[in-house]
Amino acid sequence: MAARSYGQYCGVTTAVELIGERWSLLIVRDLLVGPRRYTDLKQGLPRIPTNILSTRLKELQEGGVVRRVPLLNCGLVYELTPYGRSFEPVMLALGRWGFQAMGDPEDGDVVTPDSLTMALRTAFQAEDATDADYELHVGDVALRASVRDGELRVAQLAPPAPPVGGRMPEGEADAVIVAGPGIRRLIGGEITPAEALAQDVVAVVRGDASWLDSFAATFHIARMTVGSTT
Amino acid sequence: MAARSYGQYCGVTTAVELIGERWSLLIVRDLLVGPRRYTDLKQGLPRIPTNILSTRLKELQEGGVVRRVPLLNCGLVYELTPYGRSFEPVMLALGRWGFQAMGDPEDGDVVTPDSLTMALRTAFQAEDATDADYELHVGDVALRASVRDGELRVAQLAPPAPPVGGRMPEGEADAVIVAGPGIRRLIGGEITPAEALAQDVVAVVRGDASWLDSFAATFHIARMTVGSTT
DNA sequence: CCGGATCCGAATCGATACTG
DNA sequence: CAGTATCGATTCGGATCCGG
Repeated sequence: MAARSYGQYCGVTTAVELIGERWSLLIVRDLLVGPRRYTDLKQGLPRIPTNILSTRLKELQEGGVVRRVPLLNCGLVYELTPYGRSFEPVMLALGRWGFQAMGDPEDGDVVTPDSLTMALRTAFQAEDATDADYELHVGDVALRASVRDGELRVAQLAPPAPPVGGRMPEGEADAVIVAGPGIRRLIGGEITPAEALAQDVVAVVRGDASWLDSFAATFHIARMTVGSTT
Repeated sequence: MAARSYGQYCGVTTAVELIGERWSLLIVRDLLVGPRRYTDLKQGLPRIPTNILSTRLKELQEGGVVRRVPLLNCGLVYELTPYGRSFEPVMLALGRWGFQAMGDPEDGDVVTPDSLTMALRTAFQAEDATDADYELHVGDVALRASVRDGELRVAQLAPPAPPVGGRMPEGEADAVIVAGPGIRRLIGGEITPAEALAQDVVAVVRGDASWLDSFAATFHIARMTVGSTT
């Protein structure tokens, strides 16, 4: 038996042996956004040691979760297998659960493009969604979230050097929302859009401020009390 | 910042910091079945070192996932907080995902009462369920699974020393099913109930063999190809 | 027996440096 | 760009011990 096996014949145990090592789940989270090269992953996971990153990628490949795809011209990317992609609902449920326990950011905590993208997917409520285009800025991460017919698409925008090529998703967004980490309290329903504006948690720097209402209806995670430890 | 923090402000990261340490998720899995004493957990997780068990229990308490409840007469139990209990859908989704990747058991792998109980919950399909009482034996684990009105209840039976008190859930089960680890292939839809019987993967030692059809309809995990690593 | 605490060798992780 | 090599700091695993 493998040394690190839990010694049980069980689906949960098998899952944990596949994606339960330190950093593995965050690699899968970023790959759920799209294929990534080694360097992209390293950038999106600023504190991961490079030897751990390569070890995890090898393990995930052996487990059939990730595969390595050479690019035509140069370089290569890692992408999820179909089985790896089928982890998405689990990841979203996990993100929703963890969201409830999020406090304020610690010193040094960062928000990455991929983590914010997944956070939006996590909070997306298809039933309550109305068609709209939002441009969302959190820290130096800029995203374009487009809602059409109950479907969400998120594109990552490069903050420096305004794109001169055709990278910008067709035209202007309905609203440009600039937020700090306190946006968590809006998504979590702890404060209303009006309160969020009043407390400078978010600002609508372009478009009508009422877009924040539809934003809050579209992206929402039900509040739940974290049980006391008494 | 905490040394073992991932340094990201994100729901997934928060979740992993709460339940991502080695063994933590398996402790939560067992506690989802019901409150357990320290010794119960140690028995249900045969390979966990005792210092790790107590460390994890402390961490889970600090995270608001678990709480420690003194018993009236003697001893104490650990139980999930409401927040910890809200992890159940994530656990079931994770178990379903891991189930797809389960192979044959390794040497030394065991099936515990709690893991089998959660596996039944994982595989339970309320829409396809018909009322029935099954007694299921896998290895030396014996369970009584009762389906009523699309709801599942699972009770654990003590294999030695037939219960003389009133512990036995009222009367006989409709069917007593004895299975080996190959029951995974029945639940996973790789083989039909008829094939499972023919291959001695399972046996119906009491009640009509046709109960196995309703069992297979009630407990099912859709098959999915684990992507190749090429 | 219950509920741990302590000790120690082995394995893993984290940080940095280095390479094809 | 895509890793490997190295090495000290941590953590894990196994065993033992201890107070109630």
